[in-house]
Amino acid sequence: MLDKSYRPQEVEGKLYSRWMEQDAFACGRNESEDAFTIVIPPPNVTGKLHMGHALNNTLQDILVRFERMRGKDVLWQPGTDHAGIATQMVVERQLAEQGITRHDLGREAFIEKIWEWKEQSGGDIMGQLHRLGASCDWKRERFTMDEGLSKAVRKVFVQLYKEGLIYRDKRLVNWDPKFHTAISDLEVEQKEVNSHMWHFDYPIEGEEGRFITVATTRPETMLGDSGVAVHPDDERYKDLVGKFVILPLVGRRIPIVADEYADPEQGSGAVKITPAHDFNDFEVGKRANLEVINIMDDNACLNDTVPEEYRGMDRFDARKKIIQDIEKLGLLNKIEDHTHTVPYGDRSGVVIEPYLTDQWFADAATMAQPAIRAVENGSTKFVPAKWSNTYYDWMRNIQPWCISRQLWWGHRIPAWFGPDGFIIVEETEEEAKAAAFAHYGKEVELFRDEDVLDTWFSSALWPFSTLGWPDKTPELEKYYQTDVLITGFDIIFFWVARMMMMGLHFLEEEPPFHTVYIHALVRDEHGAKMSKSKGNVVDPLDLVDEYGADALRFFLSASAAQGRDVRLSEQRVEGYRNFTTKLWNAARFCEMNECAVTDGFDPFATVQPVNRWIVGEVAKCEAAVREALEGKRDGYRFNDASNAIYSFTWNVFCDWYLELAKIPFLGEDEAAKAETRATAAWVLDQILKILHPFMPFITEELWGNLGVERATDLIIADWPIYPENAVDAEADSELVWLQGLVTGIRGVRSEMNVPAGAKIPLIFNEGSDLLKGRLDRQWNVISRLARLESKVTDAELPKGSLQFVHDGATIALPLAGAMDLGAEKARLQKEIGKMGGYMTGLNKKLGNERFVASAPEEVVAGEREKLAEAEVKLAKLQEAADRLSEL
RNA sequence: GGGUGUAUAGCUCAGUUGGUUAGAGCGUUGCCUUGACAUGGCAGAGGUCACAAGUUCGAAUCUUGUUACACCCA
Repeated sequence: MLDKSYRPQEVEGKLYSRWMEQDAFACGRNESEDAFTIVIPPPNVTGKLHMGHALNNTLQDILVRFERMRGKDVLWQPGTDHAGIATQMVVERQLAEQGITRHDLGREAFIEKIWEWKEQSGGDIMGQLHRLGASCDWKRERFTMDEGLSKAVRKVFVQLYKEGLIYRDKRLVNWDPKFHTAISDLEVEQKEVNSHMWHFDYPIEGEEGRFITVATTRPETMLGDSGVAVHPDDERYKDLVGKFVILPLVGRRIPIVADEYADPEQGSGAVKITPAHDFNDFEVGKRANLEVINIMDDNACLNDTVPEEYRGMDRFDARKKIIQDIEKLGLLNKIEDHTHTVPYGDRSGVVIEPYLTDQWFADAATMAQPAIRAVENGSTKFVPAKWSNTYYDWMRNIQPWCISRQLWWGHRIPAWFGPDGFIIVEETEEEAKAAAFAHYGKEVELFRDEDVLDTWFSSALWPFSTLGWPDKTPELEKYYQTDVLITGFDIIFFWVARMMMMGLHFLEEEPPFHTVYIHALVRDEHGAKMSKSKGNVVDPLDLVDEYGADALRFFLSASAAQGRDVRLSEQRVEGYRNFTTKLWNAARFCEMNECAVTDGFDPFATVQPVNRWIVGEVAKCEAAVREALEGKRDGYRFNDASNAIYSFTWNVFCDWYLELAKIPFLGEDEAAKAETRATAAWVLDQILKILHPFMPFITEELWGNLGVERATDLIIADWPIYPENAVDAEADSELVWLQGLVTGIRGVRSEMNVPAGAKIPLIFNEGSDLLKGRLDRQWNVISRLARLESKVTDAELPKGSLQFVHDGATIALPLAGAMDLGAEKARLQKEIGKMGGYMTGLNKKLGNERFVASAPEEVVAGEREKLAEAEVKLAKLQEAADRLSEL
């Protein structure tokens, strides 16, 4: 016997271990040719599970469990990425507690420390996914720094280099002065800052007393100025173009050049040009052939190219001093308040410096072309489709991708330099040496590049490196192309775009997935983004502890409507916990009534209308869930799928079927009882199956505890397939009628304050023979559900009856003296009024010739039918009202 | 500044190609400890579908504009 309520805490861990023990999550478990593959968006190895992960992985698990039950060979590939900066930070912080830096340890020892850390506490998040029920193939777990994946990285780098798609260049990059590394554009956060615009007067050479005023938000960079630009059409400065200014504080003679970059409307219209410290200035400098003067070091302190008194100063201290010094010279023209955007490192939080360094770049513009085409021609589809625009916009304006990082943790770039700086790129040192020998004709000393690759470089290979590429493994053969990538919009650029480029380039132009499902952001209950600084972060595991993993999963799935963010509502999670209780109790009820799965029972060959009906309802529900999860139409619709099984279970099975089943259960018709028991047990099994992808734990627990020997655990049981003609129209119509009748009687009873317990008689008039037949057949049920004591058909109506019209029949409930005549009259009048309004609308529509002429026939016919029914109903209501008035 | 969304019941949201008397959950009101379940049951109230114009026989749904909010990019 099942306990009185379901206790997830006692069940979830146990079931998860059992699934693991039987290798239920493993790919290759069955021989199906039909594979279904999802690669997990590898979380950062330092990461902890947050709501976004919970949503992301719940959706993946739903699809994975669904397709697994459908008999596909399912691979859900798990793993983590090595998160260059984040991981290095974590371990450096630990070292700092002991008062040492990574430099004290040296590169090798430091990397060893990181590996130690990774073994101990890295990848906690993978364990946290167990709590959610994620059925990843854990034996295949991968890490971007694994040997196999590193081999893939080396191969890709070397090949792209040799194809000219990776090159070394000296360019301005986003420099993080805290971490001493280049970072990508995407890792830079632009923030609005209230600051100032400083106007400096630069003296014109050879024209005593004449100045040109330049405006800047970054005074400290003036030490690196190598020109002043004005707009070619700017009349104010036309005569100055070609002349020189003497740069104050420095004394350098720098040219005034014409360039359209100078905006006559902005500031003074003249702009100082610092090619080494501003992306726009760099371009201007190139056009005008200006000197590129780097005035900073790795820490963003001023270097030796500046006058002595500024050397070694921090950039912000230097700013203050320069403003003072300019003012002392009488060259500070004015200071204006000014709001502008300042780049910050998203990890370090410090102001990013445009900095001139040697870096490795990938030719993203070239690699983007096939990736753009793949989405244009539909080889890869975004769901919701609007995200393809975001993807296009970025891909069509893509910048060279800076792939080198000045870190220690990551894939070291397989490039060596010869004594004269000649670059050799090979997968191994041996090959590099051989190449060097071939180049130099003798053995020379080689220096390996110190830098590592951007973490996203290895993540970009994830869909095939995890399958064993570059080796031609059976897994690669079977599971690539993967099916759907489920991820958040925030990494479309970081990751999705890059996987597309790499997959298309290295896997014979086959994109890594046919569908990219972009899910929403999980916000707090007020709609604000969750963030540590706001303190509104909700830990999904707390919710799992309190309500069970199934409730949280179901909440996330039911909330995952395309294109809309998810607002976390603990109340709703609680509501889905209540749903698990409801299901549990329904199962208990079945158990108490000896409903057992019966050998040889054919659910589609039952006799009782109620059973024929519910079986059809099961089929409708399954179709709705399946279509929503197959994703063939309108992408994946998790909320529709969730709602379909939810309302079937609660509103159809529990609210109606089980209530209806109580009659045969309590009755003496043994055949009906047996059939209903078998049907109820069967329906419950179908619910467990259909619900399993969403609520794996409670369904598995029930599956195993209903007193039946099961061939397999539910997780690998077969998804149901029903016959085409599962819905019996006649039974369907009968039960819909029955429910309408019962609801109608309950309604008037309640409205007219008939005591809930009172049993009253029923008079059923003017009903067709079909309806009378149903009334007879279903009388036991109807009388119980509507609390009726007797029935007569086509009888004289006693004075003082409650009356309503249902499906062409007049239903009367005689209450004799017990009823409030006035209230009943008012109620009927209200009904009549409502009907009248409804019919006015219909009449107007049907009276409109153009409607009749241009609307599709079935629509017109439908409206006519509605009107005819309404007319009958109105007439009967009117009669009912008249009868009351006669009193 | 450019772009993309969103606006439907008190709250949170569904509403698939234009044809419903516009739905759900929560909340709320009344009744009910009826033999699975009070983490429950039954019944009800509650909406000018942001605003304006247009297309159409017909608009929550399509178009344009306005307003508000959100996000992305510069």
